[in-house]
Amino acid sequence: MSIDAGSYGDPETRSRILAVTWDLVADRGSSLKLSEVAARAGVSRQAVYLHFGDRNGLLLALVHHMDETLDLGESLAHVHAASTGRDLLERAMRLNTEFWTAVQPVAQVLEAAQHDDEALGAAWRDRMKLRQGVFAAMIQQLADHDQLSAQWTLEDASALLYAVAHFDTWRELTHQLHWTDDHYVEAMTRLLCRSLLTS
Amino acid sequence: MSIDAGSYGDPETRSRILAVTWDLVADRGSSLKLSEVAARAGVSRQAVYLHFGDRNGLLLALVHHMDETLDLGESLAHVHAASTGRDLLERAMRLNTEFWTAVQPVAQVLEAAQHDDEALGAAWRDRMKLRQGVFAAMIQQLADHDQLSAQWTLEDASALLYAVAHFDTWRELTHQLHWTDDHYVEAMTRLLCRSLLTS
DNA sequence: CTTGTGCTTTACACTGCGTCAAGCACCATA
DNA sequence: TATGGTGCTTGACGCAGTGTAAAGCACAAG
Repeated sequence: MSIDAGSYGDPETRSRILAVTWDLVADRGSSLKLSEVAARAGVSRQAVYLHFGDRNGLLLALVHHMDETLDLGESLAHVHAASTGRDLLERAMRLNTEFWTAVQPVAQVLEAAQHDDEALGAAWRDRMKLRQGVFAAMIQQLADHDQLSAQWTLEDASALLYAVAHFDTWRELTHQLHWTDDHYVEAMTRLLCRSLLTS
Repeated sequence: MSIDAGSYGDPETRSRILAVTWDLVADRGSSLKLSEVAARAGVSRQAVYLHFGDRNGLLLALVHHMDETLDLGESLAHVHAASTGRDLLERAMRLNTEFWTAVQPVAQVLEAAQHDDEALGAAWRDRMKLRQGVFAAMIQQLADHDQLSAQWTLEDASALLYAVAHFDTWRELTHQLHWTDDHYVEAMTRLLCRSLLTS
C-alpha cells in the first residue's frame, strides 16, 4: 500500500528499524531484504509491514528519517556565514562531502527505484529541489556581494553548482579515484572559484 | 552462472535479445524482467538463459554489446582534431551528451547492480577506466599546447574533468532541470574553460 | 537417414514480497 | 479483578520472478 504515511506502533521500534535499514542499504544496496532488516532490528518480519506497509513505504520513510536525522540547518548557517566567495564555496563543498558520505548509498537505491514507485521518486526529487534551493541561495549571496562573474546568469550558475556538486562527481573522485575528502574539497573549490567568481 | 562469456547460438538472435534488453533497461530500469525481454525479442524465456546464463550474464553481455555498437573511435578522433582548447572541450561535452543519452539508463542499472555481482561491477568500472583515459588524453593535449592553467596538475585536471562530465551532472541538468543538450554543452564548456584553461 | 545445432515447451524448486488470521504480553482503566 | 486496546509475534498462504532440467521439434549438413 505505502499510502499509510501515518506512524504506527512504538516510535522507538520504528526508528530502530529505520536505522537498521539505513545501514543495510549502505552495504547491500538495492538487494535489501525485509527479512534481514527485521532480523537486525530484532523484530519480526511482519512488524516491518505493520510500521511501513511495504518495501517502498520503508524506503519512503527512510527519506523522511534522513531529513530529521541529518538536520542540516546549523551546518547551512555556518556555510552562509562565510565572509568571502571562496570561503563560501569551500564551506559548501566541505558540507557536501559530509552530506554525500551519509546519503549516497541511499541516493543510489532511490534513483534506481524511481522507475518502480512514483511516490518514492517524487519524495527524492523533492529533497533534490530543496538542495537546488540551497545552492541557489549561495549563488544569490555571491551576487549580492558582487563576487559572481558577470558571465553567468543566476539560474545557470546555481544549476551548474547544484549539478556539479551532485553525488556522482563526489563518488567517482573519492571512491573510484581514491581522493581524500580534503582533496575533493580543495579541487572542487578551486574549480568553482575560477569558473564562478569574479577574477 | 554467468561464467559462460562464450557465445552460444545464432549471433543474430543474440544481438536481437541484447538490443531489446537495451531498450527495456532504458524505460523499465532495474525492474527488467527476463520474460519480457524474451517476449519482445520473439524468443522463449529459456533461449535467453541459453545465450547468457542468467540475468547478470545478460547485463554483462549488454555492456560489451554497447561497446561494439557505439564505437567511439571516430567521434573521439573528431574531438582530438580540435584546434583550440575551448574547441576541444566543447567537442568533448558535445560527445558527452550524446554518449550519456545512449548509455545513462544502463549506467544507472549497472551502478546499482555492483552490490550483487562482482563481475558486473568490474566490467562497468573497466569501461569507466577507459573513459578516464580519454579525458586524461584531452588534458595532455591541452598541456602540450600550453593551454592548461598552471594551477592544475595533469592528474587533478583529468580526474576533475572526468568526474564533472559524469552522468549525474548531465542527467540533473538535462532531465531534472530541463536544459537542452545545447545549453548543457555551452554551460559546461564555459565552466571548464574558465577553470582549466590559461586565461 | 543420422547427427548436431538452435530453439521451444513444460514442469518444477526456490526465494522474496505481501497478506491474513490467530494469539500473546503488557499496559491502562473501570 | 475483569476488560479492552496497543504492539508485536507466529505460522500459514498465494504470488511473481529467477534459475534448472528434460524432452522434443525443425532444419541443415554430412
